[in-house]
Amino acid sequence: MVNIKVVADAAGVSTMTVSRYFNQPEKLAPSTAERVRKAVEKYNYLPNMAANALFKGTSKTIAVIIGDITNPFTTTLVRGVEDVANKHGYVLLLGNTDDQSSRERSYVELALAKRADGVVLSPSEEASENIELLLSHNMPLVLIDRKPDESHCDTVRGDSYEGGYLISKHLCDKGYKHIAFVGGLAKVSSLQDRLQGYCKALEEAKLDPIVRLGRYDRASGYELSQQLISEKVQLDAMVTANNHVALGAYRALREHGLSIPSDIALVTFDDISDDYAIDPFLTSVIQPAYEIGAQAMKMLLDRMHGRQLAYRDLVLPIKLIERRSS
Amino acid sequence: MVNIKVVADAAGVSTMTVSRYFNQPEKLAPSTAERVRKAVEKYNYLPNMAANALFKGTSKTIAVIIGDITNPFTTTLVRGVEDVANKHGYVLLLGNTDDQSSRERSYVELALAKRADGVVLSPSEEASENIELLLSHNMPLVLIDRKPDESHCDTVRGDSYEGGYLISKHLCDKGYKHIAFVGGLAKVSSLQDRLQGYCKALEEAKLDPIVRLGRYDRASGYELSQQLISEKVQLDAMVTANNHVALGAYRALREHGLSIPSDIALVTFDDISDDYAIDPFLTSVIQPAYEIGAQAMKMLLDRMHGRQLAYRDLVLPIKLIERRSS
DNA sequence: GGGGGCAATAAAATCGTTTTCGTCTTCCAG
DNA sequence: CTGGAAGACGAAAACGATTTTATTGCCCCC
Repeated sequence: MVNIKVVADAAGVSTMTVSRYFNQPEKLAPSTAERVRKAVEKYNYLPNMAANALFKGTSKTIAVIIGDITNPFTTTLVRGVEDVANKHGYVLLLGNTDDQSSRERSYVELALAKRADGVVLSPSEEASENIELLLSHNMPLVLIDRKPDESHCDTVRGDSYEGGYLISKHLCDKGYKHIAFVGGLAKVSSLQDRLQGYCKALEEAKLDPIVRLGRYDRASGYELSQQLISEKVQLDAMVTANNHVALGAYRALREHGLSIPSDIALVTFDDISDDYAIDPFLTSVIQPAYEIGAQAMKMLLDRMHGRQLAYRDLVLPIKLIERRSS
Repeated sequence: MVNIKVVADAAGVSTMTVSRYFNQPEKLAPSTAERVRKAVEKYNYLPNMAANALFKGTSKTIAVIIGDITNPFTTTLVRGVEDVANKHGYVLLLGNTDDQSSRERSYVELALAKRADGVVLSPSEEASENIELLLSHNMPLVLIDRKPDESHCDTVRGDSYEGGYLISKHLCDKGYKHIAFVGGLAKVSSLQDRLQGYCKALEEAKLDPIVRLGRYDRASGYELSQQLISEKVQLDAMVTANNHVALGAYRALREHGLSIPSDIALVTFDDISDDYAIDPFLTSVIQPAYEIGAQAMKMLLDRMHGRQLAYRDLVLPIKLIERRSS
């Protein structure tokens, strides 16, 4: 592989001068710069960033560790992170954890081993050890979407409490009386917040909460709905924890011949099918995914640049979109 | 930052022994290994992969350079790449190009500079220079989704010709007589193949092709449809180049009071709203996105491991899903 | 002609690891 | 008891850059 020495020889200069050409070009005489440029071009030379990272101690890399990039909410968020990171010369190392803390652990270790310059993490249920590990190595860190109780670090997330409240109040206002909350990981802060908002709204309407938690996937939505139906719980509306859960629930309701919204209303969080479906159907709380990502990256840059700030917890506003399912 | 020397001192051994602990643990005496283990644990030591990459010349990284991760088709594909890469100890460096060859160029250079072990690239319209650059550095490369004519490298993609043929034939069989093909980048191989399939089917049915190309986004779908309508072209069916174009077209048709499928049929490629929408509507050709990604990564591993193979062009079967829009 | 400033150089140190090669110990067969 | 092989470990070179230090020309100007 062609290295700096080869280029220097070809240009008839020392390696130093080639190094300067990339790092402080303004310090080179135009004629020398031109000679170097030609040599660089001849070999298509690109400085070895591994060597660079070793010496400079920075890899120009941000590790983004998330649950599942297959979820459109996540994708949009990652895009927000990337656009900001890019603008400042950083690239993204991407890791999907499927919300398993062991996979999360691997990626955290990798971020440390690769000397990433910072980490954007959507923490799994059991993330505290991994977070501690990052912090103990002084790795700049911003959490997104979820905020573990004990965490002493920056956070960016949507206003889950408000979301839970608004969407539940919407149902109450419409006159629904038996409203269940279905799905989601119990230990995750965003879920707890949504649930609290839900409870608050129901309390104000003097209704009894019905809660069935589980996971964030389709299967969970399906199973929990099945259970509710087979237990003959009286129901006229369901709030599901996210878009996947909603799809599972929808299937279960259909299989029991229930139609939406006439027999039962179905509303959810994070259904961004506006972007992908011809005819969006579900009433939903929408989080500003792109904005969350972009803000998280900005916050991370602040922390990376060492400004010794207090830890921030940025809560971005959400939006309720009423559609035909309620 | 704690380095191998610190750990070696703490364990009372040389740096070599610590290095062996990670790389050839079987060669260490159990008692020494245990002493090293304790020292490693004490500092939460992780070997610096930058140094490693420098010496070994491999970064355990695969660069994935794609158009837009916001498209669910892409996401699923990336997931396929990641799962295979992970299993072999590689991680993903992700780059979105928005189909701009300049952005593509930056990421290609980055992959080279970081000494990535391989590249998975979904080439932009003007990718040939970038591809040449990668190949001139002997960077293992697999193209996905699109295959530039001149390309001398491995490729994995869906069977676009067959897709174009099947979906158009479907319309012909249903008795539609005025079928337009709308949207997509003219220079991209997958579009050309789809178009050829479309032409073939229409030829067999003795119908005249109506073709309007553009870009792959929503705006393009909207504009092209507007034009068709305002030019009063006689139409009873539209084939759109991908899911985004379909959404734009749908909006245009709605605005002109046309209903689907009674006034006009609308079918598309890559509508995977099965995963995101409550009630999938569009008849569509589906590509095996996950499989394309996984196979591409496998092919890349083969090439990375130096087996001197002929270049392969893997074309995976597609599926026609009939829904209510035709 | 001497001093100051600029451009560039060579050589050496550094970053953190792996690897090559060699040394030292141990153990066993003869 | 000894010679030699095998096993465990260490010293130093190497990887490819950047940076520092000291030095050399060179030009300009007083």
